[in-house]
Amino acid sequence: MPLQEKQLDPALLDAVDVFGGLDPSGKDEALAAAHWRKLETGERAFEQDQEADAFYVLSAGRLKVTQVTPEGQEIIIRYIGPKEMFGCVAVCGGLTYPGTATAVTDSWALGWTRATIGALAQTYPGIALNAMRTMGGRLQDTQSRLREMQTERVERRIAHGIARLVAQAGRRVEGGILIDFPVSRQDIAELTGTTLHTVSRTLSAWQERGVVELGRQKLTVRDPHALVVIAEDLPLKE
Amino acid sequence: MPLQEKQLDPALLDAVDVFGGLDPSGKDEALAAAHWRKLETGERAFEQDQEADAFYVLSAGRLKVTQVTPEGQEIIIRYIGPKEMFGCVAVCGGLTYPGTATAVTDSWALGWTRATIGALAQTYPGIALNAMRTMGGRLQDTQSRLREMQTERVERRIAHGIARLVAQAGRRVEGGILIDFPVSRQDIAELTGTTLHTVSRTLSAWQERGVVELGRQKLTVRDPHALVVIAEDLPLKE
DNA sequence: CGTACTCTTGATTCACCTCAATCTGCGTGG
DNA sequence: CCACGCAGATTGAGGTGAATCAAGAGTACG
Repeated sequence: MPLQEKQLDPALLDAVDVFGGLDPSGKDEALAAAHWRKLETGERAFEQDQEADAFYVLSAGRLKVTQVTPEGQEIIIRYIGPKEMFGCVAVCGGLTYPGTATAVTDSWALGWTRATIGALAQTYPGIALNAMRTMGGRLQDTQSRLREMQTERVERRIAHGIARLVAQAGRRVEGGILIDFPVSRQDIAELTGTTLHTVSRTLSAWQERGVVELGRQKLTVRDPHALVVIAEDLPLKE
Repeated sequence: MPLQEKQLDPALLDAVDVFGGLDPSGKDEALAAAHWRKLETGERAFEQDQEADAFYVLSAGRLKVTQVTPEGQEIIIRYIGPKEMFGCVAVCGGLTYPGTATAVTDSWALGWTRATIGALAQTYPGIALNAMRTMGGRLQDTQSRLREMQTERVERRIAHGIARLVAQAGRRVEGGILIDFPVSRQDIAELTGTTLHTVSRTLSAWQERGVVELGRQKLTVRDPHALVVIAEDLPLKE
C-alpha cells in the first residue's frame, strides 16, 4: 500500500485547517512527528473515558464520534471526514476522551501524542489559533443541533440531520446526491434524537413523495430542494 | 462609582482563565487595551447576527446568551458569570455573533475589539491556548446538553438544568442553595427544551416533596441530593 | 442455506404540548 | 395608601406526536 509514499508527501497537510498558514518547514516537522494509523471499518481510534493521549487528523475514510449514556443509549456527536481533526481534547486540557471514535469505512489517520502536538503548538502558535477556529465552528454547529432538538419536531430534525450529512459527505450521482458512506436508520435516529422506527416511517414517506431513494445503509437525496422545504418548514406554495 | 479604580486594578485579570499564566506586564497591556462597559438589567451586550466586533470578559453581574429561531422561539445557550468570557466568536473567525447576550442583573464587562484581542493573542500565544481550553470545555458542556435532550425525559432534563445552575451560580443560604439571579419558569423551559407549564408543574411537585422552594423568579434547592437522584434517575432505595 | 442484521409496518400507549382560565405578587400611579 | 394592571406563575382539560410494543419481510454474508 502507498503508506510509505504517503508518509513522505509534504502536501498531505496542505488542505488541513489545523496546519493552515504553517510554513513548509513547519509542515515537515509536523509530519515527521506524526504516526500513521490504519482503522478498519468498525475499529475504534479511541474510546470514551479513555485517557486522551493523542490528537488526530483523518487522512482518508470516515469516522463517527459517539457517546453512550450510563443507561447504554448511544448518540452520534458528529461524523469526521478527510482533513478534519478529531480527538481535540488531547490538545485542550481534557484528561479523557468524551466520546468514542469508530471507523465507518476503512480509514487512515495521522496521529500526534499529546506531548508532541503540545510542543508543536508552542513552536507554531498558528496551530492553536487554527484549532480554536475549528472548535468555534463545532461549538456553533453543536449549538444549532441543540436548538433544533429543543424547538423542532422529529421530521424537521431528520431533514436537518440529512441536510448536514449531504453537505458533509454528499456525492453527486445520476439523479441525486448520495451520502458517501454507510448510514443505517439507527444512525440517523442517534443523530437526530429519535428511534429507528420513526426514521424508517419518515424516510419511507419521503421516498413515496420522491424526495429520497432508500437502500440498505444507503440514502440518496433525489430532490434537495424538497428536503430544505421540510427542514425549514416552508409552505408548499408561496 | 469605582469604575475608575477598577480600571487601574491589575489584579482584575488574575483569576480570569483567558489571561491565566500571562506575565504581569502582559496583563497590564491587556487591561490598557480594554474598554469598560456597563450593562443595565435587560440591556444587551450584542445581538444575534450583528457583526462580531468585540470580545468580552464579564467582571460582575450575570448574562444570558440566547438564540431565536426563525419562528421566533427563544432558547438559552448558556449563562455567563463573573470571570467568564463571552463573544468568543470575535476571536475565532466568526463574522457575526451567533446569539444575543442580555444582562439578567446589572453587570460590568471588559471589552476588546476584534483587532485588539487579535494582536494580544499574537503577542501572547498563551491567550489562544487558554481560549481554546475554555471553548473545549463549552463544547463538551453543549454536547452533554445535546445528549440529555436526546435521551432524557423532561423531568430529568429540568433536574440537570437546575443542577447546572446551582453549580454555576448557587449561593448557600439557610436551608438550601439559592440560584443567585432572577430565573423565571420560562427561562428554565428555554434552557431545558420544554414549556413553562411543564416546568411549573414539575417544580410544584418537587416543592411538595421538599426538594425545592419556589418564589417569583426565585429558586432555592432545599435537598440537593434529591435533585441528583432525579437527574441521574436513581432508584429511591438501593 | 441458514443466520443475523437491517428495515418496514401496524397497533397501542402515554408524556408532554396546547389551549384555556385563574391566581398572585409586585411595581405604579391616582 | 390603596386600587389597579401586568408579568409571572399555577392548574385543569384535552389532544397528539412519537415512543413503545410487536411481528414480519428483505438482504447480506459466512
